[in-house]
Amino acid sequence: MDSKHKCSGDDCIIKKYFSLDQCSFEEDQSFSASKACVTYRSHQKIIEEGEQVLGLYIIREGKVKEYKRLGESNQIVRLCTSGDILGFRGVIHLKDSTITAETLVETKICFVEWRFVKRMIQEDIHILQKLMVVYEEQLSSAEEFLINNTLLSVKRRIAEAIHYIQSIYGDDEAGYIDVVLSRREIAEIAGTYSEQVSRSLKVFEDQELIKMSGKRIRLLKSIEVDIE
Amino acid sequence: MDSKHKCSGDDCIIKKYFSLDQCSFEEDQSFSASKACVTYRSHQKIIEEGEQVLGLYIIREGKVKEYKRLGESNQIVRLCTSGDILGFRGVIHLKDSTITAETLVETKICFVEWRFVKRMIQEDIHILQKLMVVYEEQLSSAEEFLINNTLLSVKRRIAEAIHYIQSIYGDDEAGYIDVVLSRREIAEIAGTYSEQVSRSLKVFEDQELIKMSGKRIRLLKSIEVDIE
DNA sequence: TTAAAGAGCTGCAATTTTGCAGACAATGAA
DNA sequence: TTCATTGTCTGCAAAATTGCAGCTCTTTAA
Repeated sequence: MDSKHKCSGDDCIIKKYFSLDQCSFEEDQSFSASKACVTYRSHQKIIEEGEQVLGLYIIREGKVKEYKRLGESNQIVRLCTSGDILGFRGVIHLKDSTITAETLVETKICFVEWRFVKRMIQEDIHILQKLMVVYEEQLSSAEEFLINNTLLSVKRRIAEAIHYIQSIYGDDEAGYIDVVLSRREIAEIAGTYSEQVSRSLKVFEDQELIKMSGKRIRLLKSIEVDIE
Repeated sequence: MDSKHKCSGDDCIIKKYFSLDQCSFEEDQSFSASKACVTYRSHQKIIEEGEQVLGLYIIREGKVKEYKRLGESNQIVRLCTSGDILGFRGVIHLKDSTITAETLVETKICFVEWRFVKRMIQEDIHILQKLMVVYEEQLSSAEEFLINNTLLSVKRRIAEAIHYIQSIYGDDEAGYIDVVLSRREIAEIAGTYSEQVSRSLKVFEDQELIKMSGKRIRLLKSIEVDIE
């Protein structure tokens, strides 16, 4: 944690996130005190699997991966960007986090304690509805991951992973996918090993489907691996 | 669809499900007309992937599998039993179903049209909260599936699948898991092929971890496959 | 009752995936 | 700059998984 500052007024991400015209909590001193915007350095953990989640984390700016651990391996379950809520698995039933959230780059996170989220939910049904939408998206995404990782070959999973990464982070000015992930991290999305990622990316490059520049990947055309 | 009947008064599953003391909709004729309890025969489809979901389906009694299709293969994403809501992926944003729901045995389903669910949600925040909990459970379960299917060996996945099936349907009086699934269906849970299920179940039986009687499986002790 | 169809079991060969090792490149700290 | 560390690429052998085939058993329908 590098720095911490108050966000209030129009700067309040909570206000923006839930599209609140007015925020009755703003005047509330204890609410204001529980709310903070924190800057995390690259590769820092925000939430840890098995630990209590203290409140709602919203990404103001940056990139984060959410993953689950199993023995030596990790499985990335979601890539997050500005505006995404982290580690959220229940306002109704609070429970320990089932995932670890870790920054991929320097990231600014806004935080609100649960007790205020609960109050907000009770006072404004739109907030609950907004959180409901978060679930809907995450559930679809989780099922998408599931079907990819169980029914596709390793090579196709890696192709899907590349498309997924691009769908979240888009391209930079030079046309490369706007994030730097290690081979291992790509493998953790596709549910395989870094060696396989090296091999497959090589094949995709030979087929002129992607272009690589260091760790950067540029998607030249949609990677369609032959349906085996 | 075999038979269709009205459920009202104390018989109303909606009332039970949402723990409503009184149900202001009961007197509403159009609501009453949109609500129905339908009996499906074994192996009938209730919801189809890609098609519009017309309302909320709650299992009054029976057993249902939810799965996704990909080419020739299916991946079961959830086994459902009495009290479970089917195919639910969004009241806020209605969209086409991402899964197929199919009965495993004769099943009684209660149905309510979306427009009434929406009204109920607006009038009673507890209903929305209850639906929120449904999401929380499904999301946890989906991530559990994901990590199993990507990080475990085929044999361990099959062991996990057996435990999962028992956790949903429990045992009958004779101590056998209270559902009959084909090898193919078990494979569709574990993300593999029916041959592997045959082979693995044989191994588990030789190790006296399970006992088989026809298609019935009795779990003798927790199947702990060596962590490879 | 019998025939046909479907489901399950098992062995085998082909294929895919894994896991390891060594070479090389990139990165960061002293 | 140099050394150490970490990450990447590639090849290879071992292991796991798949896909097929042939057989049996069960179920279904005529």
